Amino acid sequence: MSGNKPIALLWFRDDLRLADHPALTAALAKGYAILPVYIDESPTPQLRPLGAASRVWLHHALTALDHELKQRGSSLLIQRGEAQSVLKALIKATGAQALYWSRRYGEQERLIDSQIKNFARDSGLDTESFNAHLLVEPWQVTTKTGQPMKVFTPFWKAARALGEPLPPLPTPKTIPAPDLPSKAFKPLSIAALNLLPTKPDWATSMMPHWTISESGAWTRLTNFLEHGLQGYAEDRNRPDLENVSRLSPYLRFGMISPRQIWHAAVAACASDRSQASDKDLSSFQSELGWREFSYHLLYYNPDLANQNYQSRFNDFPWMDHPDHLTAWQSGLTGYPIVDAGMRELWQTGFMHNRVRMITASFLIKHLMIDWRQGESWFWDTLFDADCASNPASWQWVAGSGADAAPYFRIFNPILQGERFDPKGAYVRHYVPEIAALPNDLIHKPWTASPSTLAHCKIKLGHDYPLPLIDHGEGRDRALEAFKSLKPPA
DNA sequence: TGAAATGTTGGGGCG
DNA sequence: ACGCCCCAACATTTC
Repeated sequence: MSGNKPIALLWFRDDLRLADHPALTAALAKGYAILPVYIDESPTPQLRPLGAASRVWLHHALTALDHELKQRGSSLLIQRGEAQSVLKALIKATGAQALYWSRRYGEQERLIDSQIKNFARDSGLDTESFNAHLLVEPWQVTTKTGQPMKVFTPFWKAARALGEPLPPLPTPKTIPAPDLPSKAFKPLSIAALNLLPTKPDWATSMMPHWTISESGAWTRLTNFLEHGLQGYAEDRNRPDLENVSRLSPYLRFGMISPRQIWHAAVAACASDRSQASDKDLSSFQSELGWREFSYHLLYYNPDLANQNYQSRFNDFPWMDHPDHLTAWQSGLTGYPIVDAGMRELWQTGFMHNRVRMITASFLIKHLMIDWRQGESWFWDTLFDADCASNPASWQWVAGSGADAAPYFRIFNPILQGERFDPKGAYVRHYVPEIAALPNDLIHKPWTASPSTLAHCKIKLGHDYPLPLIDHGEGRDRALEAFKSLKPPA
């Protein structure tokens, strides 16, 4: 306990780590005792509710953060309610003199934060916000005329021209806790937030794939840099290999920072033992760049998850076909690479990026279902469901986004499968009912001869569905519909 | 961070 | 030997 120290509330949000935490570091440097608090803001109606997968991740991330805090003489206070009233009550109850947090970039979140900053400053509190989430703030990059950037490549070039990201801050060794009367406030347990599913408990089977803690993020990062970075430029597209970092859920919840990743990757590439090329490094860095670009887009287009970035898509004739949507969600479209991806998502809370593009393209172009339906499903089921990356990427595939894929770029799910899962290992893992098919048929089982199917003991339409829609027909239909759009402004 | 249709080229088979 | 055709292989254009 630190009885004489003034108290700083450290409001944790999407920054559930202790290393490279500018707000925490600054509060400690000023000599505050720290009261770390997490507020479940679900009673705030204007905020988008977390998806089911995100809630599960959050449960474990809060548990891990609390554990790390306890090892340093502190602990996480859990509260629920509207952030402003919760914080007001806490300040009154504790006599806190400071309020620190890391910035967030959603419109409603920024509105809430700025109101809180105003009241806190009016109340004489030392109130500061910090960048813990991004390499560059969205407003740091503009065109020559001061406009938001609309194209990735110049955005990323301008962002990089701002200089190397700041070096990460160390983890504090100790975090002094305030000396407070035990009845100063009413803490909630993490369990009381009811973040975990009960019936059915679909989350348990996902857990073996993840270690949800700050050290778990670092284990994954170092493992990736050791084994996955070499060849990343090419092999990041291969869902059958292990060349992607899978850090996105940790980034989403701030269990690791992009600065930490950046500098660790640069250092790994420079080490004597590394076989990774400059191209591997820069292509990994540019994936971080797409995340930055997404936040830039979100910042200047707050309703990115609902409104077409290009309004010419507003009258697009999307199809309302619940059965098709359900088949897509369930991994029962009849296209193995699509179904494998949707099942990877359902089983692990994650999907390989190449396969995200293929499955999204299939929903949007072949089934002609509104990209928002897909965005919602990913929001609900991805551990890394991100307020910026998720809608920005869906709009990119739909062609309605900034710097988007042109409408005529329609993925052929057969060719994509054959190109990026050439031996069918990924498909066989997630679509075991067709695993017996030979490599040259694994991505197009409906072309197998009756004798082959019999030999493999597969009854199409029974053990595994026939294609929901013929690729050629779907392609032609999509081209026709997309052609009716006005050309880009 | 596409795919398919169309165009071009050049080697080999053949009369 | 020569021209012709076929068709991969590659390049270009179109959607």
